[in-house]
Amino acid sequence: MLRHTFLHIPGVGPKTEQSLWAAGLTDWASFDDGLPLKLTPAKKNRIATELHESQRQLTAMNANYFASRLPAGQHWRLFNEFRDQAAYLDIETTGLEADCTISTIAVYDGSAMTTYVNGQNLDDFADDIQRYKLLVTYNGKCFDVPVIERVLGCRLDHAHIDLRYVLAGLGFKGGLKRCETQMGLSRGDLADVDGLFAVVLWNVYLRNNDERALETLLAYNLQDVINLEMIMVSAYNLALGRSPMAGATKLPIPRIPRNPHRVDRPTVSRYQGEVTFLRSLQPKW
DNA sequence: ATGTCAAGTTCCGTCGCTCT
DNA sequence: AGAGCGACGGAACTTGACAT
Repeated sequence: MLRHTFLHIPGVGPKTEQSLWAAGLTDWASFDDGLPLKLTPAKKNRIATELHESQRQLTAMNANYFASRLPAGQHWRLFNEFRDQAAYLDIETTGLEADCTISTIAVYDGSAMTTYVNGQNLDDFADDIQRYKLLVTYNGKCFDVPVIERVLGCRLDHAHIDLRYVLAGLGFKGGLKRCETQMGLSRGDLADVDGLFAVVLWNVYLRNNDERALETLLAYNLQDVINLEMIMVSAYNLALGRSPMAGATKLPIPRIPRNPHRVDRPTVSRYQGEVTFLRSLQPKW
């Protein structure tokens, strides 16, 4: 979809892009300043120059060039071109307070899955994530990335598709879990585990050295990133279908890989009451 | 060459959302 | 609590078409 995009060009907004598409100018290669467009020669010239630069940046696989020029709700357009270098990312923390710390991080790249645990291998994350050019998260621009940068003291200046804004643009709102339900994704054994439960599981692990709690937490954290790939592909196909490029090839829905971590249901049942109690104490901002 | 107008873009401030 | 963004409305600015 990136090669059909003109929105990243300064001076080109949604209206101009729509009118370019309507004139049959649907990709960079078909742009020809001899076309009968309602644009001045100066503007045609500027667009041609910008497209030449865009082609150069795409050849160099510079995802950030496009991410920084597109609004967050349109970052899905990068996905097909940079999918091979994408990491689906999610963190769990000790809460939402300004001084909270990270308990675990899960990363999935479409084949490899990695988890990072505070007190074990958390410090490996900062180096490992540099292997990727594109991050895919849900609300990661506001939460995951700022928290990682504060806690680990590193910079994550990757191109970043934050599905929160992409999904909102497609009409899916109300948080990740609700979006998953709306898109027909089921969580199975993890249906009643959420972010607050993850906080409790981490505390149980620390308090009792309970490996089942940690295992359940990792299962939850990893399932989030596994689902992110499915949601990303579905969102890409939906957004493409609503664009004038609706006839373009849709991406196949990826198969869901097996989660190597297992939910311990007795642990979930045991702490459900504690989570319900904590939820009742949660301030309504 | 100059003035006017419309359309499109950009910028600013405010508010609500979402994450654990 | 705090971050980044979209939505929204309003204002300023740019650009191009057209008339004088």
